[in-house]
Amino acid sequence: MKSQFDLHSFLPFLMHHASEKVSLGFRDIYRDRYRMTRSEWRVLATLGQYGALTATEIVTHTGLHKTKVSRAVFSIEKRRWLKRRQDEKDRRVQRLELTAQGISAFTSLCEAGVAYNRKVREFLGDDDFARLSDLLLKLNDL
Amino acid sequence: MKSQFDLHSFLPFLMHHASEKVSLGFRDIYRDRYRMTRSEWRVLATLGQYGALTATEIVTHTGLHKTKVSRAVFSIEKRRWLKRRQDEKDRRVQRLELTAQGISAFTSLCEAGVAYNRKVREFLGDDDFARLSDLLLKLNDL
DNA sequence: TTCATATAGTTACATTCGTAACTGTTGTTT
DNA sequence: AAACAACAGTTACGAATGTAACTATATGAA
Repeated sequence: MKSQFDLHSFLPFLMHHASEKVSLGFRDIYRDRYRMTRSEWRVLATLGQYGALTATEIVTHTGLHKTKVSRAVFSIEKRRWLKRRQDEKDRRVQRLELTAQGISAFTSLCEAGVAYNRKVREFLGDDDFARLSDLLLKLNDL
Repeated sequence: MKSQFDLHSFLPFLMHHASEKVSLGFRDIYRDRYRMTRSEWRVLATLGQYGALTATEIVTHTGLHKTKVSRAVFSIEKRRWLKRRQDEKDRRVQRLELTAQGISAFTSLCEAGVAYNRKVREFLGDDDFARLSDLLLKLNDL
């Protein structure tokens, strides 16, 4: 089947290429501005958007591995961007919540995110952008 | 701009999610079958498809970082799946070419790749699959 | 020629990552 | 209650990664 195979029309290859392109473009922003990793940015964004969550809830929201979340939480805590609060009912669980500084960093990155998203949407055009988003969502159920 | 920001419609997030889903599905195959990393699979596939190439040419084809290529080539060489040949004109350059064993591994993974691609295409439907491929290609020029 | 610059590819080092094992707590079974 | 499984989250360790420095060769200019 070698002859049927073309690397450049192979979906995992195409997806990864495009994803790197799009992700790294935004990564430069949070990396240069705050020296954050992608995991950290994702945890920050999730907490910023949904308010107080447990680490496990962050895992289900982001799809990140729990060790990544654990490390990202630790690192964000070191910046004093979040505080932990023991759950009274279940002492295994910690409620994680952004501090004022954390919220402020999140807000600043949101602006950049909205601008970046707009840049990509203008590049693709509104229709293609919407189509792409739909298709990507659909792939989650693969 | 926090209110305008929705993580789940943020393109870098969507792309990365979908890409992981699609890439990891196929990664299981070459990982379980040959204990290969993604870089190694990509280098193998590139050499399989284009024949003898230099490391630098592989970099331009795949977009992989040159250290990744260097390490992947070394590792594939250890399996005796490729041989190096010094370029006579420029002794900095090495021509890389798959051995019979390398070609055979590539062929076997191609079959799996074609099958995997078909699975995804059937999931999305032919039209959406084609649309998605086009959109991903378009993003390369971002 | 000699010096500087550019290129192909590798290596060193520090960081990040994934897997698996671990700690501590809760829930369930007997 | 005692024993055991299930779960939240962390840590240890080896593998993979990115950046930068490096070796070796080629090219171009003075």
